Amino acid sequence: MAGVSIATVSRAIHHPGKVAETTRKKVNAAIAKTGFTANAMAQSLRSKSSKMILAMVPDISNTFFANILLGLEAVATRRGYGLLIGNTENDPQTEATYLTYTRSNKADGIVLMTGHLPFGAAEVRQHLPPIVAACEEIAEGSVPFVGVDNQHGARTAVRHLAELGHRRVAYISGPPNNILSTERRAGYELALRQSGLEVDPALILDGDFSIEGGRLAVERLFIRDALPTAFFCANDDMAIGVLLALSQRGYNVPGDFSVIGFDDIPFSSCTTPPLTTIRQPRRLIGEAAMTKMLDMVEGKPVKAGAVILPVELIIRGSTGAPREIDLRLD
Amino acid sequence: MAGVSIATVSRAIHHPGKVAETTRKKVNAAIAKTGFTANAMAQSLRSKSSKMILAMVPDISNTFFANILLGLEAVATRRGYGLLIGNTENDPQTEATYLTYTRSNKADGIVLMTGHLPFGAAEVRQHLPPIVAACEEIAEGSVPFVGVDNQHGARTAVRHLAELGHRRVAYISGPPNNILSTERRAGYELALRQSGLEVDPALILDGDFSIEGGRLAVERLFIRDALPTAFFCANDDMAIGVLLALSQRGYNVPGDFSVIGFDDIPFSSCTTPPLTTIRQPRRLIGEAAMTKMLDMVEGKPVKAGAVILPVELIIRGSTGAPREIDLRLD
DNA sequence: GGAAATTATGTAAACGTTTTCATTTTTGAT
DNA sequence: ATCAAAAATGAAAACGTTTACATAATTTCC
Repeated sequence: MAGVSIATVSRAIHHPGKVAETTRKKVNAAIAKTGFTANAMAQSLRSKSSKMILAMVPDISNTFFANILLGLEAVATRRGYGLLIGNTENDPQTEATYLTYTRSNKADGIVLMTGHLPFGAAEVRQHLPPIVAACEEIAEGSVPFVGVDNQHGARTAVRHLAELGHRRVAYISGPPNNILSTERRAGYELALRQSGLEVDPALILDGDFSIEGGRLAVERLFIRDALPTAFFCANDDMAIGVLLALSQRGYNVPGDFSVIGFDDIPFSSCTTPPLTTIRQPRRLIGEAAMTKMLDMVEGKPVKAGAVILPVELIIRGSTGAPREIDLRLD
Repeated sequence: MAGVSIATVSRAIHHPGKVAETTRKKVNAAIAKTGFTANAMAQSLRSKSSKMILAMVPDISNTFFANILLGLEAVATRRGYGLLIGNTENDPQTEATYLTYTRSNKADGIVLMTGHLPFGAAEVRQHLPPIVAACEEIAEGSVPFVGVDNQHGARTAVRHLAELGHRRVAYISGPPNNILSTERRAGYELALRQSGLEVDPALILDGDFSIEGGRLAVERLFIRDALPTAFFCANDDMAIGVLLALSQRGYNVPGDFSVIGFDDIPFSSCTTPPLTTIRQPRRLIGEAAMTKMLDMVEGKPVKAGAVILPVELIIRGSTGAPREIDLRLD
């Protein structure tokens, strides 16, 4: 090292004001020459902060989450933090493992996209780390939330169908207990009632947010006799499945049936016909969630309560007026 | 603490054999009661290993990479490591920042999916961390590689078209300097020659691996007069773009044109018609890459050279025999 | 020019582990 | 019972920082 104490080096780096101009230069020169890089582990040990945020997500390969991650990563790096990803597949064991990341100081906070507190969080409730929920609000406790107004989005979607003249609209739900499923269903029912239509339980089917789930829902509907003229799907993947099933059965969209999704994933504009949907500002959600997270971690004043970002109805080719004649199918 | 020295606790945890049955039980009881969790930062500081692997990728939201990440994450957690993600957007500055993660001991190694060494790697060449390249081989240096035989995959794709009877096959490339572009092009040309067809430079167009890029390539082709009867696209996204452009112009696939992609991303089976493509075992690539990485990090003997996983031709609906009559379009 | 105030630097403790080495306890053979 | 060998434990150093405190150097002001 070049002529100065180890404490001074630390100060030269972190509190340049506290150190004389000349010595600071000497220090910087030495750093440049030796290629010195501070040992982050020692820093973390001393400062009790790892400058890492853990994102827990059920499935990284899901385009929807991937886009949120993009937003999370962007503001994390901008503010000098790193992003750790935890792919949980909703496995309690995995969740519990990742939860220990904060207890062991590997991460300073957790952004949850799983819709529930990680397994094992109950026991340690008192010393829970900073947590923010993105996309899926968390029922238990009062975890800060960043996302959209799902009920409002669903209402917009269904109102759009009603305005086109549809009177029988099916709702293809996600998993029954999922909060997104229920909120969007509430919006669906509200829009129906506001349009003077009645809610027919036979037109409400559980799915699982997957393409295959959408497909199956259509098959189940066709087995019964009461058909809708339009489908409101709780997410785009299922809407795509519906589109596929319909086209396979030889129907035309939007001629025979209208289909609307939720999320506006990138591929939505590439289906045949392109999918009408409710767009969520995914990247913004990620950015807002990470901003809130880091504010909490750094002890900045963070306003309590949820951050609700606006959704947008994207009208493409999969919705249109229903046929005049009521379809009767064998 | 319950009756025993701090050193013994450490041993009870990491070397249970070195500690007496009875004391081990006491220690475990105390751990359970206090909810003790070891401080990972102190462990890393002491052991000089953070048990973290950094994955550098140009774009997490790209389905292709997201699936690789899934594989990486799976074996990382299985072996007690965490996955850090670095979204670089090919920005040298960002790459350089992430490179310091290993120098500062935040990560033990780097899995590169960027196709090139991170910016700044040249200067520190001597003390480069363990690196493995996934998907895109790295030209400079001799970085262990895990991926597929792109040339072979391309050859398989184009041979499939040739066997269907196509004599004029266009190649929609990725960015010109990209290694995937050039390897797949080599396979394309080889298959052509092996089928007794000649390579027409007018049928080779640069794209950018995006849907829009595929679309534009079609437009550019239609401006000229020499049309192909089939399109081999360097990835599925561009193939989807081609499909879209073709359908927009009113053509039928595979009636008027055949289209084949590369990768087999999840949506490939959802296009109209479903896309014929070359499947890469993405998850396996991720798993193999992480396995190699951790073996390197842990000093296990790792066989040098590349791990090449097999690709598979997935025949769906977008390829068929060409029309007998040569199309002449205005 | 000297005391007081200010600024710059150095010293050393602390963060929580792991591990070497030394010491104590146990075991087993005589 | 005794002693040697083996097994279990403890003491303390080390990992590389940051920071409170003490000290040294500089400036300011009369």
